[in-house]
Amino acid sequence: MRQGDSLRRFSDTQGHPRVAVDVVIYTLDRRALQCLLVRVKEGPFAGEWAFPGGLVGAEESLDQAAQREVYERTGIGNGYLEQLYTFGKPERDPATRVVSVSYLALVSPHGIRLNPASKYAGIQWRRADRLPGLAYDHDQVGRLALKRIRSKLQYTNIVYSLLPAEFTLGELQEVYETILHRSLDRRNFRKKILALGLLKQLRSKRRGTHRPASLYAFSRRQPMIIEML
Amino acid sequence: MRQGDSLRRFSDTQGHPRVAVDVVIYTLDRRALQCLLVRVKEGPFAGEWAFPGGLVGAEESLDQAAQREVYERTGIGNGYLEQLYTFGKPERDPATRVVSVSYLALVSPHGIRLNPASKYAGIQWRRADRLPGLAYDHDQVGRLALKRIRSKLQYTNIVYSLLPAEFTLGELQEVYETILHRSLDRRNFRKKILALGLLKQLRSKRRGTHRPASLYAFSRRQPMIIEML
DNA sequence: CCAAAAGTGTTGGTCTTACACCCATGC
DNA sequence: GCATGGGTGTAAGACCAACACTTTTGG
Repeated sequence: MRQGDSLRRFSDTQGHPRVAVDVVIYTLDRRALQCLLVRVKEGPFAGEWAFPGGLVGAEESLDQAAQREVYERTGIGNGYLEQLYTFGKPERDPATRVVSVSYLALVSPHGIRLNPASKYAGIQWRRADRLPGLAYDHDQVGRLALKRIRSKLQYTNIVYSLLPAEFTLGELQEVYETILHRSLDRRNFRKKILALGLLKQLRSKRRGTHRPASLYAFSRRQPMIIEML
Repeated sequence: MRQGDSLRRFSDTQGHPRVAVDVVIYTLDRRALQCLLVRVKEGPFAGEWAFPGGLVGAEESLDQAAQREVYERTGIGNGYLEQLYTFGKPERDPATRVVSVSYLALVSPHGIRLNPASKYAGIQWRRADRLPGLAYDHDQVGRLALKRIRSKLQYTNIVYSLLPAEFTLGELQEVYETILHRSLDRRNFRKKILALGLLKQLRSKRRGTHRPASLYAFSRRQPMIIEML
């Protein structure tokens, strides 16, 4: 890195990097895992798409900053949230040095109210497995987030945060197949998932155009580590 | 948090937190997993023990800062290094706001030259499973690091970074038993580890007071993901 | 010849995977 | 009555855990 860059880039922060969070917010829609992108309004990446994020407030923890970002963009305040990784190469943002703590968030598809505010030039859901090239180092962030959710789906119960309170086993299986991108044997899936004892069977049934399916709910809607698949 | 605190605490950074790395450096000694502690010299935690760390330089990546810290303290420049987690609660350091990116490092016991420099009031190895209370939020960092290395030992080959170039299967098994804190069946261990094909058997033998043992070496000394146990 | 670590296979149990038919409902 | 998803059991193979005796060396 040339000395001139260094002087320009840090003059506004006295040599201290700024600290930001960036959040990969996933939800389910149209039988696919979707993630939220915003269009950058200013700076060298203006016009490009990126994950939403922003500077961490002076009195805010990192988790709070991430949660606030999820809330401001989607209106969801109780989703699953997990720190992913911290990116800090000096040149990752050409404008000023920014160390970015990335987060993975899962929000239930119901009750989302998208809001770009004035901060961004646009906002949209995009299929997580077909993202366009993104600003900053967000391509890397997106790959990491996808790897993490796929892996974590298999040994935790976090899928609860993508589902409504009541669901059928078929719906649950569909969520797994959607995210993992492979099909699962129905009988084995039911055996396994019921053996875990994380679900309680409800009285009621879902009536559709076919045979009614028994409804289930998670007995505990908190993150737990357990072999799901 | 009171407003007075806030003004005092951020006056020196204009509202921007400082960014530091803290490194949990592990090695093996006296048949136990040891980690490196330094004695804090200044500030509210002066006199207490903590993991070594420091501010990230203006032109340094986070990884570079962590690696530099490992090198400055131990003289080892080629160990295993992995980012752990980023801690950023506003109150974690009462003096100024510091966001700390924690790292896990593994260094081979051979060739270590401890160096507290003038930065610290002391430096020592302590058993990783018997740490005293530490400064800042480093108790939490230590617990996380221990969990991570134990878990990662089982599905990666990173143990190579704690071993010399040549070793016997007995020595390798001892490393696993030491870190995981449980004993392993010798026959099963050998079967499994050899089946992975990560080791090459050397011509030479280690001669001791007993039957000579065949020496082995890792065929690739780079981090790989693979089920070890 | 004794102590100490090295080396070596088999078996039973458990877990995982693959697989096919009938059921209940809405239209 | 037919189309659609719901519901169920079994058998074969893979994997894992438990287990004991012989070998080689140094002292």
